Amino acid sequence: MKTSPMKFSPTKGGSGSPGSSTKVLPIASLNPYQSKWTIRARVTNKSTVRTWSNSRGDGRLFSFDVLDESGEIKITAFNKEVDKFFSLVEQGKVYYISKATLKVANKQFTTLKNNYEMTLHAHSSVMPCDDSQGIPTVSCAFVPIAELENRDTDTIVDVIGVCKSADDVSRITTKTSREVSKRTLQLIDTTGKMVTLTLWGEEAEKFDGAVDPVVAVKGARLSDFGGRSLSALFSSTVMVNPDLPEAFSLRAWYDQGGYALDSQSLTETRAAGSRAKTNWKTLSEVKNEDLGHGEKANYFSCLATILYTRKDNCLYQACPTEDCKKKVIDQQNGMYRCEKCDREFPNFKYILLLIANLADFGDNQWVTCFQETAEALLGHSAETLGQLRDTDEAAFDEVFQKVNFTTHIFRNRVKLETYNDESRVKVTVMEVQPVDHREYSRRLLSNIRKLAS
DNA sequence: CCCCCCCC
Repeated sequence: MKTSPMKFSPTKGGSGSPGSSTKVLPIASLNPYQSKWTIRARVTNKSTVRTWSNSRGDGRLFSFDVLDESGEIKITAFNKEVDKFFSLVEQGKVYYISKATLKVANKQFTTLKNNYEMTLHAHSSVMPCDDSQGIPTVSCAFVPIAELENRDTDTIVDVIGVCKSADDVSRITTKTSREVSKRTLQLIDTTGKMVTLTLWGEEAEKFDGAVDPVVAVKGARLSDFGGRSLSALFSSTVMVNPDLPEAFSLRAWYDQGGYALDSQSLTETRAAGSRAKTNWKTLSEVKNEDLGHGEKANYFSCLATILYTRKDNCLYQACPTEDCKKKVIDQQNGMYRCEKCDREFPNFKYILLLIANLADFGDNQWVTCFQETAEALLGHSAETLGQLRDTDEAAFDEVFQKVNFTTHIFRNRVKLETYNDESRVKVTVMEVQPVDHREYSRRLLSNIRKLAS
C-alpha cells in the first residue's frame, strides 16, 4: 500500500506530461528549496471561484486541498490558472501535480497541517491519475465531543457525530450587510455530550438531517458561543455519512441505543439554558432574598394568581413603525407624531402596558406586563382591545374581569430602580405560561422531600 | 496576488 518515492512513467507520454524525470514525492517532504518534484494526491476540498479587489490589484482565484499518505497541502490558482484548472480539478479525484511554487503558509489562515502551500503558475502541471491506490480519501483527527470542553477556543478541530437534530435553515444578515443562510445541527457521540455545529450558505441549505445521519466535519472552528460550539468555515469539509470506520461504529452505537442517550450539550442555547435552570421562587422569597438589588437584574419564575389588573391607561397609542413602541402625540389634525422616529403618521398602533397584582400562598407583588405578555394574559391583541375600548366598554371590562383569579407560570425580571431618590423593586413579566400541573406537583414533592431531610 | 469564515 505504501507509495515510496519512485520514478514513474506516465502511460500517456509527451511534452504535456508531468516531468518524466521527476520523482513522485510525499507531500510532507516538499519545501521551497527543491523544484523537481511531482506529487500524487487526492483533492479533499475545492473552493468556488472568488474574486478579490484591493489596493494591490484585483483578480480571480480558487483553491483546493490535496492529500496523500504523508500529509496535505493547500493549492491556489489565480486568474489564467483558474481558467486552466478549475474544471479539471474535481473533489475526490487523484492527480499528479508538479511545477508549482511552494511558499510558506500563512498560519493565520491555514487550517491544514503543513508549513507550506502551493501556487499554480503558467507551467504548472495537474494531470488526472487513474490509479488512486494508496491515496487516502480523508485525513481527520477526530476530537471526541466531550474533549471539546478542554480545547482552546478558536482552534480548528475535526469532529464526527450523529446529527440528532437539525434546525431549519434560516437567513441572517452579517455585520457587513451580506445575507447568508445558516443551519445549526446538534451532534452527539459516544461520550454522552452534544455540541452545536453551524453550517453556512449552500451547505446549510442542502443539508438533510431527516434520518439522523453521521456528520463529520474536518477543519471546523471551535467557538466559545454558549460554552463550546462549532462553526464550519469556507475551508471546512462537511461529510454526511462518510465512508469512514469512525462513521460506521458511530452508526452502530446510535442505532443500538445511543439514540436514547440523554446527551448533555456543551452549547448552552438561550432556550435550553433557561429551561435547564429555572429559578423558582415564591413571592416572599423574592422580597426576603432582596432579589434584583444587585448590579444586574435577576430573573425568577413563580406560580401565581392574578388578583387584579389595572385597566385604566393600560393601552396607549404608539408609533406604527415596526419595533418602535414610542407613544405618539395626537396632533389633533388626524396625524400622530413620533418623537423618536421624528415623523408624523396618519395612523398609530395600540400598545399594552398592563399593571397587575400577582399573589401566591404567601405574598403578593405588583408587576408590569408589556405587549406580548399582556396579550397572552388577556387573551386578546392590543389592537382588538383598543377597538373594544372605543366601541364596547362592557365587553372591554369583561376581558379584565375574566383574567382575575386565573393562575399561570410567570417568568419575571426583577431590578431595583430609583426615581427621584426613591428606590423600589420593579418586577416585569417576561413570559406567561400555562401551569403544567404534573411538573408543578413533582416540584412540590421534591421541595417537601428536601424539607423533610 | 487570497485570507471572506458570518448569527445568536
